[in-house]
Amino acid sequence: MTKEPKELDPLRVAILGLLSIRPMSGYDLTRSYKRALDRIWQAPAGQIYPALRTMEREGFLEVSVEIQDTRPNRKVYRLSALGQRAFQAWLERPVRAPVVHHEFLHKLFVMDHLPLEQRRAMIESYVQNCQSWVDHMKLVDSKLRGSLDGPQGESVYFQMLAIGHLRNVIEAEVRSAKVIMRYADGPHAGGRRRRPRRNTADARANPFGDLYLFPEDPDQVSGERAN
Amino acid sequence: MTKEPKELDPLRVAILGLLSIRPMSGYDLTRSYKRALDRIWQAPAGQIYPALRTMEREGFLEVSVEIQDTRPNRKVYRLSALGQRAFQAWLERPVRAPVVHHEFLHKLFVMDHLPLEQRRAMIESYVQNCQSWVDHMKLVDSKLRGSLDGPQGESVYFQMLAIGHLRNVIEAEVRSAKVIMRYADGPHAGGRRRRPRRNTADARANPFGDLYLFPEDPDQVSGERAN
DNA sequence: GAACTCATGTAAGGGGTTACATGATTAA
DNA sequence: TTAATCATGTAACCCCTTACATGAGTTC
Repeated sequence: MTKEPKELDPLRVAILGLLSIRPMSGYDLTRSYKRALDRIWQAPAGQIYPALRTMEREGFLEVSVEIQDTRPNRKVYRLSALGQRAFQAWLERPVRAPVVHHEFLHKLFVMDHLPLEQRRAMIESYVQNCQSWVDHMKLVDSKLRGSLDGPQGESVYFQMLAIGHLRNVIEAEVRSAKVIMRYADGPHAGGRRRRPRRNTADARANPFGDLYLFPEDPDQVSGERAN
Repeated sequence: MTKEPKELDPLRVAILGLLSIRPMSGYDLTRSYKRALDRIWQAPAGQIYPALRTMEREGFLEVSVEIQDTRPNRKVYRLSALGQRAFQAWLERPVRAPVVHHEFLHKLFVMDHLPLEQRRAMIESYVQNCQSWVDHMKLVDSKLRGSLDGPQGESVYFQMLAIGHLRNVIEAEVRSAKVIMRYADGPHAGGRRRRPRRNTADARANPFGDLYLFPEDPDQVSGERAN
């Protein structure tokens, strides 16, 4: 019997996903990545070309060579039946939790080692960073929007959903970082803190009055049901 | 002259950061990771022990052996002066943009290959997943809160800020995913779509009426200033 | 002439993941 | 007696990043 295809790594799945939209060459793929997925997924050419050949050897892809005389020939890849099935199987598997390599979080975690002014600068620059990211996504969004009525409209629609989700999340980063800014001066309850004043008893019990942007349940922070 | 210390990789920085709170053994470090940073940063023992020895060889750390008779001896590591400086230098460098390996986003991107019912199930399970993550963070939060008045209160305060930020972001994931759910049936403007009805002209121009949760600027989606 | 695009690749090195190995003690 | 905790490690493998190589055409 044929060997069970081992679980696909992220790069392979990404390639299957992009080829499921339309057949493409390795070069097309690198450009796809750059355009839409830049900043969340970078797959340099040095990784894509070997992956394509391997996946063809394994039967996930089929190739045909497009001969061009004025330019180098193109090797155009498309999904095989096996590739289709593998992709579908991946789609139907439960979603894995996002893995975040989040330097900002890490710096927040140990921010007591920075003087106050540098804390502020750090947070501020992060906010700017995220905001420029959001701007970039707005651009991608408006470009995609133009193709909504085109032949691949269905696919574009869901690409826009994904971009929209990412944008929502990054915008939440910005809002949260701005709230964090108000707490950056540390736990010493100095005189001219910028914390919103509530009743004093409440402030003692919960020093992070409005850190959580959208509390669903007023008991969430003080309650310790488990354990 | 001594060789310029090459840029620290994330694992090393994480180790420096945790040791800056207090001296610890490799075993302590793995437990620290599990407790607070589980799900955002997993550093298995097989990576930590070699890293510790390397970093000691390179002069970032100092070791002392704690001899125990009833249990195996502990090698307790602490920051050297060089380690202190390297850590400080990292803190002062500008924050890198977060790198997200986000399977949900990826599946959204190509979700047109799934039948509607499975799209719904996928999104729903992701929401649940994130919500249980938030619950976990509430637990961590309440545990940390107990140490706020302890000897490491200053450090704990900023750890809580970091956890709080992460929680805000994950909660945004949940809210955004719920909005996405309403668009999961695709671009075909069927009769019983659950989109909120606005005036029809607007709906044609912007099919994602309330996708963006917190618009700051009403022109953001239709305007295409650049290019 | 210099720089950029199209188009495909190779090679080196580093980091992360997983599994395995050891060995004593303590709790179910 | 079985499993779990404490405590440290090794080794294999895979993936990813970066840099380099080629070479024709096209644009400034």
